[in-house]
Amino acid sequence: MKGKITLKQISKELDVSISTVSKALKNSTEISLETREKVQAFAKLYNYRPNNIALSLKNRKTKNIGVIIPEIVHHFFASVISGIEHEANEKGYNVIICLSTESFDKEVINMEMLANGSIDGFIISLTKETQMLKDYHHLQEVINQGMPLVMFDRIVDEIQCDKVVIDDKKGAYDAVTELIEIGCKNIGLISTVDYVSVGRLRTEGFLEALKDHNIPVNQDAIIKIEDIENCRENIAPLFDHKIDGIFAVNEIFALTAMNIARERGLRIPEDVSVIGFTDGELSKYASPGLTTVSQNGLLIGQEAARMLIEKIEDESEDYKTKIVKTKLIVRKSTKSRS
Amino acid sequence: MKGKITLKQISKELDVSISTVSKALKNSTEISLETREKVQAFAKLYNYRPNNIALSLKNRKTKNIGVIIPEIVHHFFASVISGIEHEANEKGYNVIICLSTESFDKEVINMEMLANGSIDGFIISLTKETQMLKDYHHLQEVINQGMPLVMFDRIVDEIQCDKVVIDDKKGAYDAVTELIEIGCKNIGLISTVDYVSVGRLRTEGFLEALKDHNIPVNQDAIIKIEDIENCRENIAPLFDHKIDGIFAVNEIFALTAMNIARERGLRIPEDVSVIGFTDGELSKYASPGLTTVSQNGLLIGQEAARMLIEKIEDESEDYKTKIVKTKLIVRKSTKSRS
DNA sequence: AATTTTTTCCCAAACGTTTTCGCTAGTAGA
DNA sequence: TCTACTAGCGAAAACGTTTGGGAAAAAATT
Repeated sequence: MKGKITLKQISKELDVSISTVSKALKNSTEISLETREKVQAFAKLYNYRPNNIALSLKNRKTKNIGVIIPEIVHHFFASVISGIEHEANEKGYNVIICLSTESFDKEVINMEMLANGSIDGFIISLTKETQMLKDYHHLQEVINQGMPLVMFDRIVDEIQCDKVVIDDKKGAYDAVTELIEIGCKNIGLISTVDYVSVGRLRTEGFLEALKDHNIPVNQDAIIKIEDIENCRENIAPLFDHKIDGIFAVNEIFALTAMNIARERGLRIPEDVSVIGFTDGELSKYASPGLTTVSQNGLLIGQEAARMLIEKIEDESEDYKTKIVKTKLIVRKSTKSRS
Repeated sequence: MKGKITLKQISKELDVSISTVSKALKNSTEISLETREKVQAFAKLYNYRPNNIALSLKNRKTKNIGVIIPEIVHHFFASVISGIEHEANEKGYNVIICLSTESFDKEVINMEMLANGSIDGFIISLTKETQMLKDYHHLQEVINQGMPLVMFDRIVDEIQCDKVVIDDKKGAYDAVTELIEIGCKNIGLISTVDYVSVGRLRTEGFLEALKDHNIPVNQDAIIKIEDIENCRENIAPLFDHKIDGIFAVNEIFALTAMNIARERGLRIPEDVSVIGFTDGELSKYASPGLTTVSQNGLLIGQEAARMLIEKIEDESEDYKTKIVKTKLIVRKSTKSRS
């Protein structure tokens, strides 16, 4: 019993035409009840299922959606995928994942690969390299082909399409405001380099919060990190300044800062309050628990999938940008309000 | 410029037959140089790419591999995916991900969905429910259909197929031995319920290590947890016993135990040494860093993909089980050897 | 009995490829 | 002038499905 059975094989066995079999399986009244029952019984016996590929070719719909992300070993992206998969599955779609591993070339190659008929639409978060190069021809190309595209998290304004983001600036603003309100006077920032959109926006939020509270900016207390691998060396100098609060744009930066602080004999939160971004496992299980700006990856994924599937099935032409709310999760790494 | 161009359209534009276009694009000498150049230029201009679906139908090869895992928001599974994707991409395959979310039914549905022509082979890690129910008909079915299948991590012996696992028992044995050798006398175990294969095996390793070192087993210091969500309540009673060492079968159990210990005024590692399993982000960034048995998810994924693709392309008939080595990563949650 | 209607089924096209085979001219050899 | 060969191209089948348009046979109507 090797390989799946096809309509043709059934038709040969039962000595009817292929179309008769097809219609019989759809229970079409065009076919006599007798024939229908015979065919259906036979199909059931041999566990017939229509071939998806043939259906895709015929219908020009694959019921697949392509997702391209820089990295998957990353709580945020994993949770987005989870949200996408959940929503897609409910609507009868499968999810094809490609990792760009932060490489522009891989992003382009993967897109071209998938664009040749394998999927009905894209969900993508750009690589840092793409954001740096500002080369979006591959995105424009699939859009021109009439393939729906939804961007999330790392987006670019130059491309017209549906987008799902969080309000990075406001999330940062709220976090820094919290630090100010619990009494921090010298707040350090640990961010990424500016061409990464989320890093830039969070930095803006940081600066705006300081400005609105009339706190002067200390440029020496602003650190912009390119490579997460050796962030430790970049962060350490921050503690040469007298800081009592830190806002970091991700969990790793925040936890690394906390560890360095502890090594230097500083207590958290008594001496230094720390707030991170992205409410992942690390924040939850850190000790003390990390106060953090939560970005709901699951919801972002669901929303992106929902928007994409709507575009796929309705072909409407208006592009929306959905902003998913952030929320400050207060744990023990910040002093409590008095 | 909507939609992709097809051979048919090119042939119509240039007033040659479809077959001529196809051959010209393949640079076949059967076609005159002049025609070839004309066709190739036209194809390039319109950015022609063969339709993957049509190719799949023709070649009866999709160049897709299906991956079914219980969960993706989980460092281990995410890193396995990463390994699979890497290897697959290199060999020209795409990866379709389905999440079973620990539900037997979803596992079955997803498998049937993908088995109908969408993919060339499966990589799967079973849900706990499947392991509990011991219902493997869906696995056997795809194998009978002649579709290659590779299982990893949560496997079952009853099914004949390629497998990739770590030596859970030995990993646990080594960890517990380490605890014993650094002087622990009362070692607690935090495991999962027994029907989860990895939990059972790690429990076995724990017991064997104790036995080999002539340490009596204290049943009260063995905790088996069903639901990770409220593991805190289950773990707390462990500290009513005088324990000086803990072996936990995953990171979350270990970190939760560490947090509870600290709340009870116990110092780590002076009073209690803790070892976890799965070297993820949590272990690395915990404080103190968690000593842990590392299972290299990336390698497991790569190995699984490699085995699967070999089966897909070579159709050999012998089933292998690949054991990926674990390694004890010593950090600060265990006393140092004196 | 002749005509119409209904039932029941089959044919063929289409989706986009690849590939085998066959056809038509033209050229070379005899 | 005939045969043989080659260059260059096209037709058609195949992958597995759906579906509109018929066609033949059966049943109903006149």
